[in-house]
Amino acid sequence: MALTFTEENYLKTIYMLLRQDAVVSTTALASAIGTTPASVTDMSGKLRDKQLVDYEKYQGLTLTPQGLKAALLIIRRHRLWECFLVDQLQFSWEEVHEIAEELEHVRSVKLTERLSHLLGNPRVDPHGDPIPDASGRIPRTVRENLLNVQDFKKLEVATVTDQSASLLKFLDRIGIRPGTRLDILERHDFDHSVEIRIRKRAPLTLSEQIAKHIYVRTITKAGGHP
Amino acid sequence: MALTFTEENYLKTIYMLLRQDAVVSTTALASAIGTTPASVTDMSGKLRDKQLVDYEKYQGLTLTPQGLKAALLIIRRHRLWECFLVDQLQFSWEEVHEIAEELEHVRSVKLTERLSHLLGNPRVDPHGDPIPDASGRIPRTVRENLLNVQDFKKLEVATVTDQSASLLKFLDRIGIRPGTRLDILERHDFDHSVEIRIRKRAPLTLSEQIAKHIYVRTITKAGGHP
DNA sequence: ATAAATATTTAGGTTTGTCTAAATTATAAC
DNA sequence: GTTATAATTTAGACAAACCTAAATATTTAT
Ligand SMILES: [Mn+2]
Ligand SMILES: [Mn+2]
Ligand SMILES: [Mn+2]
Ligand SMILES: [Mn+2]
Repeated sequence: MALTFTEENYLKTIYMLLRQDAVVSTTALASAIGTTPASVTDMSGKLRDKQLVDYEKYQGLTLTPQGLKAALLIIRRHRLWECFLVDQLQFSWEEVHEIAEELEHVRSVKLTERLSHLLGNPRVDPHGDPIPDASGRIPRTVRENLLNVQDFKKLEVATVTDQSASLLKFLDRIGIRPGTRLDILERHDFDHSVEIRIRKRAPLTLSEQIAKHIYVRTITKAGGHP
Repeated sequence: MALTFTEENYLKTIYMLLRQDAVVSTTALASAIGTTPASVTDMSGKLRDKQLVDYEKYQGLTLTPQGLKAALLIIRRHRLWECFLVDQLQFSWEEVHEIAEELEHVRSVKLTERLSHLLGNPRVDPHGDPIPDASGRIPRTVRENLLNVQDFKKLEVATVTDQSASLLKFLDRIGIRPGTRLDILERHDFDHSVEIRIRKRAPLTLSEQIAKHIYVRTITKAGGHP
């Protein structure tokens, strides 16, 4: 049964929210999609009928195996198109999310796989997010939030999880993008800000609101993207 | 006022049909879109309210200047994506129409113009159809139907106007695509078939049903695409 | 444990684009 | 010129996706 545009957006969003919590609430989903809780309740029933989500009244949503696979294939297309826009069309990383939101809905396996091949079968998108493979498998990545990571030295930016153009543009200007190496100098308890140093440059202070969107890994071998 | 997916398809189809006739009838449009005359009547009113078409009850449709420009920009995107699929992703010409039908609806001027640049600002798509420029201008091309063309010698295939995969595949196999040079050997009155020769190869007979989709130009200078 | 606050669902309605069936207008045939 | 045929429009209905307002359930606070 073919999915509609809207159903695809619901599945993708549910997947995103499930990375934070075990189940997704009606309200959280409504606010993420930009609709009302009442509409979400409506759609939840439809997605359950199509066996894409598990949903019981007042119990929130999770993805079924089918729903999960569908979500991962949408995300695969989204992230491949983001790579295409940056690598082939010289877009900057803050511009690509919006356009990829539309391109991701073009469902052609042949197109997706040839696009992947053209790009050299990339493993991560321009924001450092992993790209699921053609059957929807995604590597479980070890990355920790800049606010919580235990190690302070030899860190590398893995992912930036916010897609707003303004934040991405700001981070770009101060030199933070996937692959950037940095050390934590200090954490301040009073406002949870983080002081960091990128290579030999002057120290920078990142507010909690910014730092919470930055995920890092500790550099083990040669570094670079997974 | 942003156009919906459906409105874009209507405008594009109206443009296509207007190449044949001065006005488009409700029935012709319905059959081209794959819907009912009743639905077309409905949509015609909406498009008129948006000043995209001229439409009076029982009088058929034409495009307004605004509608024409919108149609040409959709066609620009369609044909550029077809080029991309063939040139960059090694699709064959009979596969690309269907996928381009979806990609054409992604409306981003920046995307369209960068895509065009990536492809070397092509003037024609893989089927030989001209690509409108960024402001919707399209060169008026001199091409005549294989069934009517006066000259018999030194012809070159300009365009193949059918998009069905089966016909395109067949033409590909017998060596007919935009740029192919051929001569007409004879026209048969009894069934309107056309006997042609491609370069030094054995003569071929094309039925009226096939020939009517083939447009040619007479080779003046060095040939090649316009 | 009860009350207050919050989350969720239900009910009823709107818009977009579609359909079928019936009514009307236009065109073709005699 | 009337009649038959074909094209087109109107009327009424439906599914998808959304909304607001009201009702109900759950959670939190006292
Ligand atoms: Mn994105
Ligand atoms: Mn991304
Ligand atoms: Mn096409
Ligand atoms: Mn084409």
